[in-house]
Amino acid sequence: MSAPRIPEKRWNIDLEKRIQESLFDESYSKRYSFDPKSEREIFIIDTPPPYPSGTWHIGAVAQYSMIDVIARSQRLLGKEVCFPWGVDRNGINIEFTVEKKYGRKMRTYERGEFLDLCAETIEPYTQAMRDTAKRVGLSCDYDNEYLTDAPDYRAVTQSIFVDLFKRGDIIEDLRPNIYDPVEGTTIAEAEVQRITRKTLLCDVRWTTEDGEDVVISTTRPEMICACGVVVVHPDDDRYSHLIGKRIHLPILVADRDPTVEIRTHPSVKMDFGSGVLMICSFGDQNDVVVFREFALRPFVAVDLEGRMTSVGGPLAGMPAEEARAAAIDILRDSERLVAAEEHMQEVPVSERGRNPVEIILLKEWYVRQTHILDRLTKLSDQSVFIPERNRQFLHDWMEGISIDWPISRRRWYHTEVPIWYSEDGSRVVVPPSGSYVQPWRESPPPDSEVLDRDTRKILGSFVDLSSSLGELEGEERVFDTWMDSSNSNLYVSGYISDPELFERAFPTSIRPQGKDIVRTWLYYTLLKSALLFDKPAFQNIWIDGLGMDPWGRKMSKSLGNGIDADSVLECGAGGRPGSWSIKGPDGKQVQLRAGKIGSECFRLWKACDAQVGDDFHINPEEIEAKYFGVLTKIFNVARFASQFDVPADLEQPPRDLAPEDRWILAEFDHVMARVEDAWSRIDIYTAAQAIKGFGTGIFPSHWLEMTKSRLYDDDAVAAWTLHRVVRDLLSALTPICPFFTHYLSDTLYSQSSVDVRSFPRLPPGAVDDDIDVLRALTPGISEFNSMIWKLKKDSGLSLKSPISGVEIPPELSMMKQSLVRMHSIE
RNA sequence: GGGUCCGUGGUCUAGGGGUUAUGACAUCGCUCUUACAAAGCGAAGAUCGCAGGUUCGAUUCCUGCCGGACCCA
Repeated sequence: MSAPRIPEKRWNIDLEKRIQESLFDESYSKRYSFDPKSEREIFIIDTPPPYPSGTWHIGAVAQYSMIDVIARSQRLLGKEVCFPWGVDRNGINIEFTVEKKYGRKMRTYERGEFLDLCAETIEPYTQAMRDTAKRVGLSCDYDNEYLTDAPDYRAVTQSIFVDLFKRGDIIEDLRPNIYDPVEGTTIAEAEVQRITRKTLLCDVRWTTEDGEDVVISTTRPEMICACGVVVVHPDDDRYSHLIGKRIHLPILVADRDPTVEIRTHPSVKMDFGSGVLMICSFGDQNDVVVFREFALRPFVAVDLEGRMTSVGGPLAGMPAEEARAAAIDILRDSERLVAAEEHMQEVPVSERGRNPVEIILLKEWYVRQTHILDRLTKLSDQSVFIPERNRQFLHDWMEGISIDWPISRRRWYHTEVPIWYSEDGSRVVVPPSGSYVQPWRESPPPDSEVLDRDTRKILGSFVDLSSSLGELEGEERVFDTWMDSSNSNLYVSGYISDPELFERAFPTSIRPQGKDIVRTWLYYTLLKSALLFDKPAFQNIWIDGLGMDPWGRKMSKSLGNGIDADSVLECGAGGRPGSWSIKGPDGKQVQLRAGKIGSECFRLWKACDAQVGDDFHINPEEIEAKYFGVLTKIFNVARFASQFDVPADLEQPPRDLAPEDRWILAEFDHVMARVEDAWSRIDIYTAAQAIKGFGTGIFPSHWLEMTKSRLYDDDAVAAWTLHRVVRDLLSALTPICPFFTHYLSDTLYSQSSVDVRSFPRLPPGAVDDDIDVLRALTPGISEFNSMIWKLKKDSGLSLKSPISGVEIPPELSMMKQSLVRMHSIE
């Protein structure tokens, strides 16, 4: 026995940061880089590339730290883990940021100049994100960082586009599209959000050809000019006599028939308004469906700027809001407005711009998807969902898909649609696989191909045919950013860049993500893999819940209930406590305070506190209160152990293990079996609970107390048991608390637990024969000890004072000596 | 309107058809005992949201309702 080799009395944030920094030396890439040629089982994690905009959401950081737990636990199980670090930098967010920063709209810039501003502006955000990633301990392969706006990444997106275009899975077509008139771009179903707001519900008097008045309720009177049909429910007796009649539009229109037919449709709600509905091209998604069913010719009522077209007659040229007001005035003046009352309505808006969207007829590029949904369901059923119930999110989304995925956007800081059109428009030029092109400012590479635009037949090489194509027109549009993100698993698995690895590593081992992006990232990735390979994209799909405020609400700027990730990770550094002022459920500011948290406590909290898939409440006070003590406890167990010499051979168990040693080893082996099984099933919660329970409970409270006197007597057998358990327990915990366990294991055993590459289990000869018999002793031991402690307490004795008249229960007689010394029984 | 999840001591949470319902934090009491007082030990604290049903028996399964969160239409 000697002085503890660990000077600190407890874990602290400055120590944590010191350890963390020390690990970013030349040893880092040896530990955490990925060897695609490894003999070990390959385990590729398709990590969600975060989007750098302002600060990284603490819920996402928490979730990401659990992805790191997955990475580290799979390494611990002996797998060759690829844990890539990618940043998603394409998209409208950074365009908005630049517009705001310079106070100038995108389209007032020269395109190349604007792209440079975006690239420059996003860099500091990217750096902040890297810093947070390192601070929370992500063991990513930072040296091989990928950026989705880099040429090599965009080349993959473009190559896949060309591939799918040639196969006919990507097509261009003129279809009604959801359109954001403010940002001037098409968006996908998945990008539409709904907000509730007040609108006027107008009851308008229409008149049939027979002169009968019919009241129709609408929130969009300006769309009357685009009305293609008026419908009633087939079972609605009130209107059966009107079916087949024509009815006059109540507002003047131009360039079209001023009457429409009255027909029936089952989608009409009989009890809404008067039960008569006008169907416009394109008021909403249901309108589009009805138009398609009735094969009606759509009227283009709104143009690309969001203004009414000439069809609108007196409303022509007005933007939607203004046209609505004008329409109401006209209806009122002509005494056709029967009533107008405020009404709460759900309005579809664009997710990024929050602008009310219009449905507009546009020629866009589409990924075909409606034909393959059944197959996609079958393929996705081959993936394991963790937790299983979250499979439902995907199924629900797929059931609702009714239109193909429009992928072209009229934006700039995105991957370009890689295509050129011949002067007569009949042929197209596409670049060779693996290249990145910008058709809006470049000519096609010489080794491009020329295809027939409609049949997609390959006509020859660009070099041979270029003179026959006339003046080429480069595509100006770009891709939906999900076109890029949905290749992430292909990119990290070596698709295009490393076919040998790809052969071995696809389907990708695991996709970890939040449940909020099932309908986008997950769905689109599965779609791509189905179209390209007819295979499921993933072996495992791990879908976590979302980080909420302390009361279970979503964190948002408008609610003022956000908690910054860095403030939690830095809480306690330099002895500075953290404090947060956030808005509580009653609208009052609530002060939260914590002395110290840091990455290890934060990770431990996330691992222990929430089952995967459940939403989790983030309360810094609670994180510290519930989990810092766990670190302190385990720290001190290790510190205690550090007083005793480590046996030269921890592999070979001593022959003469004491009964209590064999007992605790049996308990420990059971715990480790559970932990190993949990890690292999990617069940973080169960592993965390098992380690925590053993390491803070029965091991220190009972075995350690029973064994102290032997240890003080330099009993080598007791020391073997102590060190074997502490060393392996630290290894088991290392995926959750890597720096904490690194420090302790490196100090005690000169071998860091972060480097262990096979899950430690007890060697043969320790407890193998009668593990159940030994474990059956546990309740008796803990009850006996508690009984003595209570007895001494009730008698006003200190724990070390002798006690007499106590009988050791017969089943514990073999541990009598240790129990007697532990409690000073006379 | 539909989907998913949740409602268990003051707070958070585990569990799951059956003897005294898990654990943590907070509370209270005692203790500075050669790892740990930013700790240990002990104590008190819950008719498991409400109402029905299935069952010999339900907190657990089913139905309905109420409340909360998220997602979708």
